[in-house]
Parts: sequence; structure tokens; C-alpha cells
Amino acid sequence: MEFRKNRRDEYQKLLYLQVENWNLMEELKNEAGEARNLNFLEEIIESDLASGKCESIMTRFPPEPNGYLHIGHAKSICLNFGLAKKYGGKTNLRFDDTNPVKEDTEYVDSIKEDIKWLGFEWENERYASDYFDQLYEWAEELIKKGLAYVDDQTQEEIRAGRGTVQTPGVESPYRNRSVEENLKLFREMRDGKYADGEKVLRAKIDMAHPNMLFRDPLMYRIIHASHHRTGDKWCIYPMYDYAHGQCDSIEHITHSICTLEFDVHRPLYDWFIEKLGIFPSHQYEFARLNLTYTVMSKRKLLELVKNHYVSGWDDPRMPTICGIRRRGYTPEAVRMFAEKVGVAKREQLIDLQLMEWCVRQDLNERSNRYMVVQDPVKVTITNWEPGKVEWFDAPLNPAAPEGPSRKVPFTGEVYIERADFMEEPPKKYFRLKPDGEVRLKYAYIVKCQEVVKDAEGNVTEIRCTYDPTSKPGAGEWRSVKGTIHWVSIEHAKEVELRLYDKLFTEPQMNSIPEGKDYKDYLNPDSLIVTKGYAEPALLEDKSGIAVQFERVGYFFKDPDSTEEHFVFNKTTALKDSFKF
RNA sequence: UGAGAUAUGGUGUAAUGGUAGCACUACAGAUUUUGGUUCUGUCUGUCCAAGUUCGAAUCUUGGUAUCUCAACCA
Repeated sequence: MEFRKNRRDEYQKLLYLQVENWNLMEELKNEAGEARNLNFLEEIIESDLASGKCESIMTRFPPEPNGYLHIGHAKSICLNFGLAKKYGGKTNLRFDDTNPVKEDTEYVDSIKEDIKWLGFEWENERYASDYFDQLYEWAEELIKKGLAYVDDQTQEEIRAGRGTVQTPGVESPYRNRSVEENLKLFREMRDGKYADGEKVLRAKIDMAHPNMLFRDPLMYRIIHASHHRTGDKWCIYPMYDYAHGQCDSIEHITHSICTLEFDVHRPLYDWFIEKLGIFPSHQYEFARLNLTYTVMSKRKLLELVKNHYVSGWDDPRMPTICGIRRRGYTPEAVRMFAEKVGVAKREQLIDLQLMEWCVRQDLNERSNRYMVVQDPVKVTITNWEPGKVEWFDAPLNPAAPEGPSRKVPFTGEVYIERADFMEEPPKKYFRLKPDGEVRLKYAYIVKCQEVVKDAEGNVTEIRCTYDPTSKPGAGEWRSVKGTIHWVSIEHAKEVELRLYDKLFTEPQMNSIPEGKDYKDYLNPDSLIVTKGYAEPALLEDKSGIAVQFERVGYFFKDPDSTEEHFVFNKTTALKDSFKF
């Protein structure tokens, strides 16, 4: 480095440059560089805006209503809506409903709910099916231009004729029908004269093209099925490639953002727009999100639900948006996550820990704290006046010690966590041990005097004395090394706890060895149902977001909860740096 | 024996010919009524090989690796 600097100085002298000028230049460059720091899509948009290629931007989120949205979609939603928001543009929600046999209104509703939950508002709600008439007209136009033809070949013949990635295809015997004949046949297709699969409409491009999608791609196929919106009006339906670009164009989408695997479609997207001479939308691709210990494909998620490996699409272990929501993630956390994973064109496999960090980050600031003991052992305070109850004031969030608080009852018999007591502790054990002192959080310091065990040697009771002078707020504060959570047995409320962990045991679920199935890696301990003993204030919590069980983790009240029976889902554990 | 895309610490992502930075993870330390939070620090990186240049992650050439494409799915 020193060498380089010397060489540079030498060179500056050689060029008779003043060192100050050089440094100034670099400073300016650095400033400019700092101000940028954009992802590649933002760069494209800024350059398009600057060059006047477009006055304002318009994006769209185009789900097919055939399943539930997952965290990968969340990335796309945050991108599309976020980019438009950042640059003063708008975003449409467009359902890509060109295949009636796969789609359903059920999914439309859940998709809308999920987008709203994430905190985004679309400009227009549209459907590809809104444009079926226009798309049909354009198809006739392409036929008239000699750019499309009706093919009578069977599905197998068409597939065989397409060739392979390394060998060119062969032209269909029906490729050179006259415009009149094509028009007549296409109209007959539309009018229901033919059965499914009998004929298709194809674009006439190049059967030897290196891009397989240019080997006379299908534009329309015959499907005699009822569509969730257009009913029985149509029996021919456009293919994705024939529909998507034109739909974008109709809506004047300036930046059509999709995932990487669509990059080979872009030339065809452009081809239709060019041949039709319509508004030039442009497609850009980014890398889809992959998460460690997670499967994301619709097929696999569906299988998990259908075969009851999980309780449903909204099972808190699912990567679906509804699952994540039920797990206790906040929209803020999901948006933060989408921001953190970044946008680029190389395949990414994001560490699940990043997602957990995001919820902790958000929940740490906003969530209310309560004490809940999961695996209790009884502590008796021998010098406590029998029957006495003392109520302590405990802040709901330690970041605001003077802020809102709850009342915590203290009595002579409390539960503590079994793991918070050790008879023969290692040296750096700060919790309760024989003759040791520990603070019961928000209350007194207690000292372990005696350990009671059953015949098997299990600890059944710990007898302690409390130090009356250690009362919070009264007199000088005395510090001890350990502070643990507890709950008054008399006041404890029993709640159901669902402890969730990662669904799979293997980080790279996309590249599992041959001969293995992803289901071979299901984590048998992904759900443990247990119970907890909570301080009474927990049941009164009205925050609506996950709460923190102090020293344990974040928990979210499940919709299964009733007035009598509370159920809490573990969102994620607190970070734990304690090591024996 | 095709075409397209992508290669920067363990994981993501910047640096747009000029000091390889940031975040997560991991590991230390300080603070702490949560072994939490916060703060500080440490470890670890330009796919390879030539070339251009005073200077290359960046430009050129040639390799290598990974991903995508042969549904009447999207």
C-alpha cells in the first residue's frame, strides 16, 4: 500500500500535478460515490428519469392467483412498490390470470390481504383477463401481418418439432397457411368449434433460433374451462409470453421487474411490443430470494399443506406471508429484511439468521415485556410474611423506564425456571446456586438456603430468604451478578406455548443430494407444544404485536386463543451468548 | 455440440480505473435489574491466467465454475 502511494505521488510529480488538486478530486469523487450507492434497478430508473426516457415511473406486481404469497414475493412486492414510492411513481396490482384451470378467487383475496398487511397500496387493481378482448384483436393483427398462424399439430408433434437447445427445430407443415385461412381458423377456435388441444395459434418467428422461445412460440391454446372472472366467455386463452408484455404496455408500466429465470423471455417480450407498435414497457430481472432451511417452491409448500406436515398455509413454520404473520413477524421487520437482502442479479441464499435479526431489531424496540416461566421449580421465601402480596411496578419496555408499566405481584411462593438453578454450577454461572444470591427481576434479592429433593434426587423446592433492604426504589440499589425472571404461584396464569423452530434441518434445501427428497430433511422438533406460567398482566396485553417473555424470546398471541385459553407462538428466541 | 445470465470474507451487498467499505454471522471486551439491548474491537474476501496502465474488483483476451432455457404453466 505504501508502495502504491509512493508510485502515485511519483506519478503526480511527473505530471506536474499538485497533490492538493489530486486529493480534492478524490474527495469529490468519494462524495459523489457515497451519495449514489444504488442498486442496479435504481441506477436504471435514475438514468431513465434523467434522460427523459420516461417522465415518471410505473411498476406492477403481477402474481398468478394460484397460491399463497411467500417471503420471496415479499421481496418482489417491496421492490416494486418501494421503487415506485421512492421515485414518485405508482404501482399496479395485476393478477396474471391467463390459465383458468389453475386460478381461483380464493387466492385473489389472500394476496390482496398480504400486500395490505405489508403496508403497500396499489394504484389500480387489474387482471390480465381485463385485456382479453384487446389481446385477441392484436392476435388478429399479427395474423394479418403474416406473423402468426394456426397450427394443427398435436402437443407431441409441436414439442418434437421444437428441437432441443443444441439442435434446431423443424417448421410445422401448417406454417404457411394463408392469412385468410389463419383468420378463419382462429375465429373458429374462438367460437368453440374445436376441442382442447386440437389447434393452437403460434407466432411465426424462427424455428432455428438459439433462444427456444423464438421457435414459433404458442400465443393461444384452447381450454374449454370456466374462468374465475370471465366465466365462459372465452375458450381460448393467451399464453404468458403473449399476455404479459402487452398487459404491461396497456398499463404503461415503465419498469417491469421480474425474477432472473425470465431473462430468456425478455427478447420475446420486446418482440411482441415491437411488432404491435405499442407502448414500450421494458423488463428487468433480479435474483429471487432463497433462504437457508427453507423451501420456497409453490409445489413443495402445497405438498407440505396437503400431506399435513404443517397445519396449513398459515402454519407459523411456513415461509408464506400469512405464516410469518402468525409467527409474530411484523410488517416492519419483513420490510427491513427485504431492504437488507439487497437487489442484484446473482443467485442469493440468505441466512435465516438475518431474518431473525430483523424481527428482534423491530420487536426489541416496540414489544411489551412479561415474565413467563416454562419449566417451573418452586421457590419458597422462608422469611416472607405468610399471605402477604406486594405489587411491583415494572416498565413494559426497558428503553422507557418511566414509560408505561404493569403491576407484578410478589408473594412468598414463586416459580423460577428450572434452568436458573444449579446445585453444582460451573464458575461463570450467574443464576441461583446453593448459598448464592440472585435478584428476582423487579423485586427482591433472594439467597438460596436449602434445596429440597424427591426420592429420585430431583429438586422439588428451593428454600430462600429475601433481603428486605433490596426493595427496588427504596434505599440504595444493590447489584448482584444474576437477575432472573419468576412468577408468583398464586397469581400465575397457565398459557399454551407453541415453540417453533426451523422446518428443515439442512441449510441448502435447493441442492440436496440425489436420491434424497426434501421431506427427508424435515425437522422433527420444528414444533414443541408446552405450557407456561405467566404473570397476570400478560393476559391483559393490548399491543397487538408480539411480546417479549423476558430473557426467553418473542411470542405472539395465536388466533386460536380464547378468553379462557391463551396460546402463544414463539416468534424467535432472544440471542443467547451464555456458554458453559 | 447451442444461447443467455452471474462470479467480491462463512452469508448478503457496495466500490462505475485511484486507500476493497457496510450489514448479518462468529469471536473478544465495556455497559446493563433480560447472559437481551447498546457501544468498542478482532477474524475472514476481489474465480483463474495472461495483457493494457504509473495504478485493475473495475478495461482486453483466454479459461473455469454456477444458474436459466427444449409445459398447450406463470
